[in-house]
Amino acid sequence: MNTDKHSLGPKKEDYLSHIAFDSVIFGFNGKQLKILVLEYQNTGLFALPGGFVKRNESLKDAVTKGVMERTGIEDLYLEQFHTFGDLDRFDSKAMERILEMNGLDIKAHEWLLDRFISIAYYALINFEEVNPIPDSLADSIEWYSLDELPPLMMDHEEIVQKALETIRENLDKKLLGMNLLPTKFTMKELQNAYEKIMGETFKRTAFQRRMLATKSLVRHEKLFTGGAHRAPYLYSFKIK
Amino acid sequence: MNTDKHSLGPKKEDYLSHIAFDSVIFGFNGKQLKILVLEYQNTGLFALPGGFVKRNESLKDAVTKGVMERTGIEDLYLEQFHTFGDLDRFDSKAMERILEMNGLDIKAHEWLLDRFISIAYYALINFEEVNPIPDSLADSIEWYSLDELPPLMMDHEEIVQKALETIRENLDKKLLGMNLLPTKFTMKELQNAYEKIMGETFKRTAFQRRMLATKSLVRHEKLFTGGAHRAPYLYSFKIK
DNA sequence: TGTTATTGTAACATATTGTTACAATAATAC
DNA sequence: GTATTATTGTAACAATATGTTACAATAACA
Repeated sequence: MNTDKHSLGPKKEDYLSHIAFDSVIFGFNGKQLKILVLEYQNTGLFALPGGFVKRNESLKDAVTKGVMERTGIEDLYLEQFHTFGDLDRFDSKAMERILEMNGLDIKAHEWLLDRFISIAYYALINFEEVNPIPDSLADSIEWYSLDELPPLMMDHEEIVQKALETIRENLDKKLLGMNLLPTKFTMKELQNAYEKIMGETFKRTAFQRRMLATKSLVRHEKLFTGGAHRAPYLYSFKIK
Repeated sequence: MNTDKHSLGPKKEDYLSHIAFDSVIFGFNGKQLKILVLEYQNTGLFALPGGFVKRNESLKDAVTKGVMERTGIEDLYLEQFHTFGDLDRFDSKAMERILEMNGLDIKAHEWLLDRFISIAYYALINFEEVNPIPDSLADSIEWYSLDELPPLMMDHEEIVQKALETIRENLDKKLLGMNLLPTKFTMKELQNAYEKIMGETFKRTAFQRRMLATKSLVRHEKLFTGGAHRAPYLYSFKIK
C-alpha cells in the first residue's frame, strides 16, 4: 500500500482504459448488516471501493488485489454480479476533484476523466474479523448500515441496490462459500444473517428445520454464553 | 448494414477501447433449442455475434443495436449475464485473420488486436419467426444445436456454457419477457421449451398444474391441428 | 430446588409436488 | 351414426415440504 500522498497515481500505460470495477462488501457480525464505504480526502465524496484493471492481469485478479489494497481486507470471496455501462454513470468532475485533493496532476491523469464501464462485485464477510484500512486516496473507510448510507457518488447507490437484489436471490447457494459468519456459529446467528439480508423475519422452528434439512451444516459442541437458559449448539458449513 | 467488403472497419476514435460484447441468442421452435453462430469470411472461424461499444452510446444500446446489425434480428430482449476478463481470452491472431480476410487494413485497426474484456448477453427467441442475415464480415449465420456446435473461437464456448447455466437458474422469472414462444402456445410447447432448456423431462400433469398455478397464463381458444384427439387450449403470458 | 429464558424437537395442520387414473374430446375408419 | 385412437384436462390420492403450536430439556442464578 502506498501512503505518500503526493506519489504518482495510476499510470495510463499500465491500465486498460475505460474499464473500472467496484465492490459492495457486506459485513455482518451476527446482528447487524453493513456495507463498506470510502470517503475521499477533503472532497465529501463517498464511494464504493473500486479500481482499475492492469493490462497484464485478469479482471478477477485485478478485483481481488484492488479491493485488498483499498480496504486492507484479504481473502475476500468476491462474486461478480453486473456490469454498469450507462452514458451518464461517470462523473468526470468528481474524479477531477479527487485527483486535485490528492495532489495528483490532472493532465497526467486525464485518462481517468474519460468514460468508464464498471464491473461490479459483492462479498459477504464477518465485519468483526476484519480491520479495514483506507488507502492513500481515502480519508476514511467505514461500515455503514444500509439505511444510514451517506449519499454515494456516481451510480454507486444503484450498484448497492443491484447487489442486494442479487444476494437475496442467491443466498441459499452462496452463503456457504462466503465468510459471513464465524467458522462456528449458532442457529440464531445464521437466522439473523438470513433475516438481515432478506429483510424479513422467519419462524424459528421452521427455519431451523429447513437449515438442518439442507444437510450442509455440521453440528459441534454447545456454546455456553453464561445465559440462564439451554445452551445452543454450534454449527459450521460442510465443505463440499 | 454495410455490404461493401472493402469499406472501412470500426474506427478507433469512435469506440471505447478494450471493451467488447458478445451475445448468446437461443432459438426455439416448439421442439428444438439452438443458438446463433457466425462464420467469418474464409477463415473457418466461428463466433458468437458480438461487437464494440461506441463512445457516445450506452452499453445496453450498443448491444441492442450491435446484435441487430450483425444478425438482422430486431426487438431482441437481451439480458446481461456475465463479463469475461481473463488474460488469455483474447486471441489477436484470430482477429488479425478476420481483418485480413475482409480486406481491412491491419495497421488502421491495430486497436482491435489489443486485449478486450467482453460483457455477455443472452436472448431467447422463436427461431421460426426471424430470418437472421449475416453482416459484411461474416460468411454465414446459422442456427446450431447445442450438441452440434462447431468449435467456437476464443472463449466463446465458455460463454455459451455460462449462458446456459444462467438461463436455467432464471427460467421461471425470465420466460415471460422473452419471445421464445409464439404469442399463443399450447401447454405441450411450453413444456418442450422447459425441457430443452433445462435438459430434463417433466411429468405432464404436474407441469401443467404448476404452470397454471403461477397465474401468469391466460387461456384462449382451442387449437385444432387435425390430430385425432382432444384439442389443446392455447395460452399466452399475462403482461404485468 | 425453584425460576427464568432460550433451544431442540415432536406433533399436527396446511400447502406443494409427485403419481395414477380416468373422463373429455377431435379426427378418422367403418 | 358408432367405434377407435391419441392426446388433453382434471380429479384423487400419496409423498414431501413448510407453517404452527406445544412442550420438554437445558444453563445460570436466586
